[in-house]
Amino acid sequence: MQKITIKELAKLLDVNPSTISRALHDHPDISQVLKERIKKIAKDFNFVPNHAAVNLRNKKSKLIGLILPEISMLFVPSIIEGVSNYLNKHNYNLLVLSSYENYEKEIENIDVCIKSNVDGILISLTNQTKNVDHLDRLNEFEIPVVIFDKTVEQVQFNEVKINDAEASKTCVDYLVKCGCKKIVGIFGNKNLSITKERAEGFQSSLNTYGLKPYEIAYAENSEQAFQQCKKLLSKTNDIDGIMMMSDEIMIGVNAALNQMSKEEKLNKINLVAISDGFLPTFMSPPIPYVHHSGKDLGKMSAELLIGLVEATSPVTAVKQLNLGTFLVDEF
Amino acid sequence: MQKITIKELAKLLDVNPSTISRALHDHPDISQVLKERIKKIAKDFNFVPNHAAVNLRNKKSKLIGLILPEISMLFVPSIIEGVSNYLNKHNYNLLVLSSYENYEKEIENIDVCIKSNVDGILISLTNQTKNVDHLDRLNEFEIPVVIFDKTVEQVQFNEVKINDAEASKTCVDYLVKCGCKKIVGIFGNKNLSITKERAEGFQSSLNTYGLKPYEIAYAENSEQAFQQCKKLLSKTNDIDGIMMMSDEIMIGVNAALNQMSKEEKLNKINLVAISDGFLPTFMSPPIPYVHHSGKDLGKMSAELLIGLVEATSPVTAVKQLNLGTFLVDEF
DNA sequence: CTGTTAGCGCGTTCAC
DNA sequence: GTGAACGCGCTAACAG
Repeated sequence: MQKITIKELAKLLDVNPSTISRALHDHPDISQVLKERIKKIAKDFNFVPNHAAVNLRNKKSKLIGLILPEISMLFVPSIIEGVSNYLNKHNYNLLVLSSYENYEKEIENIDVCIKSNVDGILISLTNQTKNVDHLDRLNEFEIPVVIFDKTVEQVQFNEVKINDAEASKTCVDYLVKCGCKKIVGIFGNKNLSITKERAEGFQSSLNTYGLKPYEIAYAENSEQAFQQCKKLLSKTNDIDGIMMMSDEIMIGVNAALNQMSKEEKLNKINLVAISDGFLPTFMSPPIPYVHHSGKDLGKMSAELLIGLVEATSPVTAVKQLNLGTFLVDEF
Repeated sequence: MQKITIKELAKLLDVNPSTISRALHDHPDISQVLKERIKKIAKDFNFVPNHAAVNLRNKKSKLIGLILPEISMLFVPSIIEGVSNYLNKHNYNLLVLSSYENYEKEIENIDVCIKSNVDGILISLTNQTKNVDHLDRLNEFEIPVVIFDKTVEQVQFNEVKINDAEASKTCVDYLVKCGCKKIVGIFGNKNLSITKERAEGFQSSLNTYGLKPYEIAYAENSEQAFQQCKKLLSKTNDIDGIMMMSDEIMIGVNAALNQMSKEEKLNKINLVAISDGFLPTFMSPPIPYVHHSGKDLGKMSAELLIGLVEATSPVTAVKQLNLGTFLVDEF
């Protein structure tokens, strides 16, 4: 079955192609009767507009680039879901690109986006990325950008993140409420602003309780978190609370604790993580977590971006959105 | 900076647009010198062909639909990575759709693909999908399809899967080698052919050792696997081996075992899972697994599909590809 | 209210 | 070896 075109429909009804086009777009000029006749036949013949033609005409690609630092199983899927969900609904397609935590690759990906004529870009930075100068080129092409989740400390771009300081505070509040005094925080890559902000939030929240971090460690992945945790615990055995800034870290820490508790008697340690919520419930025992939704984050970012893409006049004001979080500690 | 077009380049060099087009495509008619001059200036001016125009001309969309049963963190990300990687390299874009384990939604997604003029479809079926009649429509539109991973027992479509029977056999071999006699298998949704084939492989492999499954259980998600496992263990305490057919199941089983071992003394139980390999290494202790690569699976599927899409003459022969697996039990 | 015309950017056929 | 012209499918401007 070949796809029918406007031209063919026009011939069928013996009207002009543009009449068909207008009717299908509910143009006020077309009479109600004709409109319905046209719509009916279009439906009967299963008419579907040719995107390529529409895009050529409108000078739009209806394509959004999604540049991720890596495609890991942690957090990323829910972001993709949130983004693709929103975009599909608004008739946009998604070009998913991974930078493999490599700055050069990130630049290359931006290039791919430009070459692909994307209408806009959603980007989460690699942990090697120190600034966003490479995003400046996009201005020349008038391609709107939204940086989400992983960003660096700059203010000239539209951003969507979770409220990092607040999330850390919630973690600390929880641990303190559990009676913890010697609290360790384990965070991710130091380059990332989410790391800095969560670590700072951790520190300052402890201060409000008159406490200091017992130790702060950084780990780039689960394996490093595993090692860091083991090192910390073998150095001292009076740690009574650990905050973990991500699923990735949590997995490593959990494995380390389980392994060590089999080898020697450990004091009870209260845990809390910042997480999307699936894995913590299946740890043993389940780990309390400050919940943030990757899906919502993705949706929010997509929404902001599409707003920019479809703005009739160029938007200059920069928006920085923060997503709320909440504690989950009942299982 | 506006994007430059062929027409503008032509004006610049005072030649005809078609000359530019031909030179850029290495048409033999164009003289070597002109070709190089044209290529140079095209590069200098950062010429990028307009996809919409090319696609309109070629009647292609360069879009591939990827329909997933759900977007979970388990397995799906690596599939997306494998697929998108291959497609990007071959100048195709990806339309990611989730069916949310809902048959109606799956049909709807196929419709979206048709409306989006995709050149081909990669689909993994929902656990509600009982047959593939709804894929027949795609023939009318001459849209090639590859079913991967989750499929039903039919043979008229191109398929890419892991070698399920072999993977189960490897699991059983391992458990038997560990000395297990009373082996339980926990599998996924019964509708899926991967469930059937893995369960059958489990059973027949045990038979070759003169053993029978001690029990076979089915679970649709981690939570159910958790419950099933607890039920089994509370019924009897002489289970000595468990095979789990996926990460999803493994997570639930692992949580159940950990919880129960804290409440009462359990006999040693050997575990083995079929998995992509990230999570098992962070269980405590690490769980041996039969490794299959979602990335490879995705790549292989994409490769097969693109072969069909770009075939000059319609391909009628149906291919069924199987991906190999191997045991990982050293950590 | 409807038809005519033109052009988005590209690639191909035909002519020279 | 190169140019001219046309058409892919759609829509917006202009006419009537």
